[in-house]
Amino acid sequence: MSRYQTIYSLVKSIPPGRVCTYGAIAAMLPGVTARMVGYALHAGPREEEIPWWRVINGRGTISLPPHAGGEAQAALLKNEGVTFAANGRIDLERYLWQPAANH
DNA sequence: ATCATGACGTACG
DNA sequence: TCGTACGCCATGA
Repeated sequence: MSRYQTIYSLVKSIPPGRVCTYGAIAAMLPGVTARMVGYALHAGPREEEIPWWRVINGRGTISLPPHAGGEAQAALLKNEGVTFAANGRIDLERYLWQPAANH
């Protein structure tokens, strides 16, 4: 059982057509930094159905290097209806989904 | 144990 | 708005 299970659960709760940022997820989990979220997804089990492509950075851009899957991520997001601005950024005002603290 | 690295964020110029 | 510097901390050599 990975210590990142809570991170995975949170990422799984992101609805289709929406995105979330590393920072927002980390903010939900005290003691977890944005880098940890990125690392958790990087090392995350691919067997699990984790919508990793819905996680982007605070600037609204893809953090993955294009050659390492960034292209695929952009394609997956577009496939879900997320549109990119001319400068390659996602309109966070419109697509950012904020996770509920708990409840 | 130490060093470098990284799917980030904030501060500064 | 963009690039650089630094803090953050798990991971691997």
